[in-house]
Amino acid sequence: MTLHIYNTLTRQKEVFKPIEPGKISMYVCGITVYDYCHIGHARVLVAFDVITRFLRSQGWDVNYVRNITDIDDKILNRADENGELYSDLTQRMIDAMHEDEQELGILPPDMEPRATAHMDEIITMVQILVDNHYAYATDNGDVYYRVSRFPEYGKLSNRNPDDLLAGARVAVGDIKEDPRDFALWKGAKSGEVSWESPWGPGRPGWHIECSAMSTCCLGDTFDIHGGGPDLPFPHHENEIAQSEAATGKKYVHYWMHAGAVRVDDEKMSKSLGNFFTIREVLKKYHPEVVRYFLLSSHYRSPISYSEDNLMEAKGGLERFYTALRPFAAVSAASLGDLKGSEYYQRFVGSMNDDFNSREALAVMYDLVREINTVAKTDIKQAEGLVAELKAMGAVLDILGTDPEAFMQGSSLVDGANSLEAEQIEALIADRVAAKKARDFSRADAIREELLSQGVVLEDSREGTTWRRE
RNA sequence: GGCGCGGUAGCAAAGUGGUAAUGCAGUGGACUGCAACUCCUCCAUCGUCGGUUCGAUUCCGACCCGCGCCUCCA
Repeated sequence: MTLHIYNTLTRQKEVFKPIEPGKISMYVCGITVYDYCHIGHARVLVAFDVITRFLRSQGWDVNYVRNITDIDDKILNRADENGELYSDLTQRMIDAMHEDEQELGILPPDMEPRATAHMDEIITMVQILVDNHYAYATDNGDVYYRVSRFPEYGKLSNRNPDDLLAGARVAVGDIKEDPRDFALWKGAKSGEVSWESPWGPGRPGWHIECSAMSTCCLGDTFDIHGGGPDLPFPHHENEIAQSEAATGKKYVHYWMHAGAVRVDDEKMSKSLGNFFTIREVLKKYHPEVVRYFLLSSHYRSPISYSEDNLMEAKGGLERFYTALRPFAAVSAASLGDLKGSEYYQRFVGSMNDDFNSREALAVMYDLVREINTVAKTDIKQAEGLVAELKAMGAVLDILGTDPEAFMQGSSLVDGANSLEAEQIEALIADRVAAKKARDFSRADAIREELLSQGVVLEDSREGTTWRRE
């Protein structure tokens, strides 16, 4: 089956053609580590995690690089506010980010380069640009990219360079030749952290670190470059300008951008201050609910973070886990054994179509219905289908929780005022006794009491099970 | 103003030139001591107006509405 990817550069879905057969080199813009990661970050992280997992499941040899930007004005400002060393701040935030990723089931990238560990490559690239007149140094030790020298500027974000000129902000006393020019290197003011360079002590501008790190990890040209919704302009546009001017080669074949996370119809962003950190959200919702929520829309569509939508995600997962509950012992099928399965074919087809995870989930729900139907008459066959469902879940890294644990514990926090499992079990035992004595009013009273505590009982031939609403 | 994305059932969300997946909620039924779960059933003329076509939600145009980028933000 053919892989199709929507390419921001061409604004259309394209057949994916790797540079090297069977291999995919992918660079995703990671986090600038000056604060905790929010749900918007989580979306990008989860999207590319699922993309990587799926591609690998189909036999692609993926080399996944995601950088950490650990030097930047915002980092310095925040460290200053906190009265701590910038490197202490970034290390703290990197540790926190790794914790968040682990909670959400995000695999580490193959390489996680840090800007401060690649100063030599950054300076070398700036030097090349200066040597080729694509950049110029100013008296204060800054170095700027000369946008007018790069005629293709604007090709990713579909902007006309002249319009950009008209719209560009011109700061008073600007030392740039052209308002569109952007900083490659910023000369240090006294007391600021700095690195030695041919232009004096300073630090890199925002965009150059990604050009330098992607090139040194993946080469001058690589397959996929990804990132968040606000990166095409100016960040990725500038990366193209820097890299293609420095190497003379095409920088990236496929550009991929995730959609925005919204709150109350507005983009969640640092500048609006309407963001929710991952750790904050995980106090309210099971990690798998968050992951499922992010997968229940196409990665490029905008999604709304809201209580309703998260609860809906929980409800959707419960349908899966309800079906899986009697089959906890069944393990996932190996994908190689599923080649002939119609469900698996559809699942792969959906994911190959620009990673349509929502459609892939719809296939899994169809499978759930068949499992529930078949389970009534043919356990053996049902087990086969369950193994298949778990295999698909594993590709997306969902459905890996013990079903019983998920059903009984997926409602976090309300834990404070709710019953302990032992109390619930005790009440169930009372109710079983009441039922045996055919004292149904007592049995119903117990059920009602538990329900009022958010606990739902389910009787079956095998006995009574419970779950939290 | 420039560039781009989107408007599909109560909500969420896929998709297709031949009258529309899936999940939650809702309807009716089977099952159940009663429920829950499960299964079956029902529930949308796909923003508006034109055009192309034998036929459009799907293609084209106009319009209305929402959103994003254009400045730091994933």
